[in-house]
Amino acid sequence: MGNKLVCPECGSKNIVFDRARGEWVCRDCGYVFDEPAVDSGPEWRAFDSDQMEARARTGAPMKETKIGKGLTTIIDMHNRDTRGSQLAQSTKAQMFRLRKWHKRTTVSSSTERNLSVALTEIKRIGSYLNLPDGIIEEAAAMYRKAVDKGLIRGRLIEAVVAAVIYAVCRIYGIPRTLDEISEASGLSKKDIGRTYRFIVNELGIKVPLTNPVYYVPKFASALGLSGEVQEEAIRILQKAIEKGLLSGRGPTGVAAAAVYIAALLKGERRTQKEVAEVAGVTEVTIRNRYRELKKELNIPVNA
DNA sequence: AAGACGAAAGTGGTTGA
DNA sequence: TCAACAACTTTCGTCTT
Repeated sequence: MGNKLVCPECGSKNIVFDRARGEWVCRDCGYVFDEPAVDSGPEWRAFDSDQMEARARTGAPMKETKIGKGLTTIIDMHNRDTRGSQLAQSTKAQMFRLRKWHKRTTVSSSTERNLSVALTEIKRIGSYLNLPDGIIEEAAAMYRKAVDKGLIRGRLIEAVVAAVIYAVCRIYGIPRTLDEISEASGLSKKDIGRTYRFIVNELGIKVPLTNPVYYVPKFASALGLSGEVQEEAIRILQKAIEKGLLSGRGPTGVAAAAVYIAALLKGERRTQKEVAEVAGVTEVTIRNRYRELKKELNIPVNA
């Protein structure tokens, strides 16, 4: 299930959406699409689940890869009864299944149906996040385990899918943040996180801490930095790891700071704002990590 | 004028009683 | 269950390039 957009310049199907610019961009040749320049993500931010309920008007982002672009659902997504009250969790799950039945009326047994829905969703999110096939297979396998243990009951299939993908990405060192998975799945970070912890506990899976090194190539390429800078950033991170500088710190922030410093050292300066943007953290966080790294590792920056 | 820096106050999530 | 706590964000003022 690939993206249906094809680059008119080079014919590549490797088209990604640049959220910051609001454009579709060809990964291979850099071609920028005129249309559709519509951000499929929310234009608002939700700071808690109540705000999310109040502000969300749509479900998952509209995708070319979804049958009917994901808009075939007849039952609305608001999870409220006729008086406008919230539905109970169990009823929500029931409504969810009803929606699925609308889409897939042909599948037979309940676990079959569950798996079929889940696998479709795994593939959809996987392709949305550009995950390799192996990861998708692993996610599917883990999902099956969860089904076998009866962990899905009472839970949104999509939440379990998102949680499983997040876990597999971390295990295999494919840098995907909760934010990205949240965006791809249309679920809140809170829901995914909660389900993730539950699944990991119940399945007895050990998930290593995210190594900031994994984020370096991603950030560096998003900023158009050379391989030299990447190597330097990784060297910095390794020293930081040895010094135990990372405990409790968000891996993206540390990685962003390391990339920032490495770019400075190699004379490929990027502004803190630019780095902050691709890393999904604020300038302040980069500054804090930057200060710590500079101090603890005695890095001679500008001078 | 733009970027870098840091202080202060506020947020959501985790932890331990 | 609740309060303390750490990490991070937002906002804002000042300094540097």
